[in-house]
Amino acid sequence: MARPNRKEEIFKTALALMRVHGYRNTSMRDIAGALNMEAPSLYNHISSKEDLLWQTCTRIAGAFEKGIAEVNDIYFNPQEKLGMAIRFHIEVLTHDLDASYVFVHEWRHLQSELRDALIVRRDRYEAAFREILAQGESEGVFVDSDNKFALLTILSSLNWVVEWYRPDGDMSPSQIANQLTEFILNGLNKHHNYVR
Amino acid sequence: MARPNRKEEIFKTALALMRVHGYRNTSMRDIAGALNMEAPSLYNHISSKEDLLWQTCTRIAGAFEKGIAEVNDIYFNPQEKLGMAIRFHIEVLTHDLDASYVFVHEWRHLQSELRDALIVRRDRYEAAFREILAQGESEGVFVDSDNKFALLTILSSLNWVVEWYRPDGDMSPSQIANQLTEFILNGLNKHHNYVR
DNA sequence: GAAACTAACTAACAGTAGTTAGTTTTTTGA
DNA sequence: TCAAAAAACTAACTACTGTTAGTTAGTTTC
Repeated sequence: MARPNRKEEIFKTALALMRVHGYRNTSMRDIAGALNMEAPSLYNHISSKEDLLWQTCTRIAGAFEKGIAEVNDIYFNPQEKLGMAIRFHIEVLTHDLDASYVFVHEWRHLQSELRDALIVRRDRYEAAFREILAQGESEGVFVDSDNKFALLTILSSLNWVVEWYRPDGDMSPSQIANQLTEFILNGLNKHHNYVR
Repeated sequence: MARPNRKEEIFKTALALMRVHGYRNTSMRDIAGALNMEAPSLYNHISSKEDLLWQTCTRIAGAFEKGIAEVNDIYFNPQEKLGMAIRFHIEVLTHDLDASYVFVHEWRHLQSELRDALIVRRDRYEAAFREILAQGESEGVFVDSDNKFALLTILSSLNWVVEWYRPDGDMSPSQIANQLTEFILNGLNKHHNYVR
């Protein structure tokens, strides 16, 4: 039997199952079965099913926070800032796809107390992102737009990456970040003259 | 007791609950309770819980299909086509937010047979959308991009609308469609000169 | 006014959920 | 090699799941 960190194995297996079948649809017996053990044995290593979800969510949330803080520390140009924020975001999402997928989709299944704590952190993250947009506008390099709207549109295209990204696919995380940055900054129009 | 179409009331109530708590997390007793009745009574009006989900999904899928067909029938200019496709998509999503939200998030809980049927329809819808992008490229009005990538990015920002749209908010579906179209076509850059 | 229909009810079933208690086996470390 | 610790096991519990069966009260139809 494999020695190295059984707890990590449990997390890995659980998240892989939850990504496919969802949190509620993945039972402790499913997780145990995938590890050739019985469900109660899991409790020698973890404290509860919800804790699997909670620890995953805080881990990913922490990675996002670390990323945006770094961006704001290092860069000054708004375009560069935005590009790097996108890059970090994509890196977090693609680094552990099972975990990020579960984070993006299943956080709502946490009990309200924990869920609320997560919402606070998400709002803070979004505010930092929005700050970059505001800076770009005030410096005249971004179009004047509804910040909140632009932010939601940007984050949606970033987060959707968990739906289709495959580690063995033909785009690397770095390429995805490049393309997304270009798309977000320049859009689809060739001559930038669309008027509605 | 209210006469008019109990079945509709059940769908409406069920979808409202499922939007908040998710499909698996909403029990028949929850739905019944919200209607001041007992769970078994629901079965005088509907055939199963899964049928609630299935009928909702096919209804929304049908609305999307109708929209894209209309666009391709009426318009010729790729920019106009894309704009109208976006407009229809947003209209479908916002018209019955509970239903679209459940559609976007919970279709995976259908049994595989039904789920597969839905995937086929989604792929067809995406192909029609991608066709518009391809036309725009070949006519030289859209930048040459990875079609599949551009499509995913566009659809993600459209679908994310169900996360934040509120009927009593300060943007109408039509305004959302306008802003999204502009954002997708022109991006964020003021002078369209970003190079990575 | 009897028959049929509608829509609610109670009781209950078979299955599954997460988890605990208590016990046994396996591994570790001196 | 032997005691301690870690990690597995079996049995079981309580709670809840979607659903069926059988029944009943109220309304509509002929």
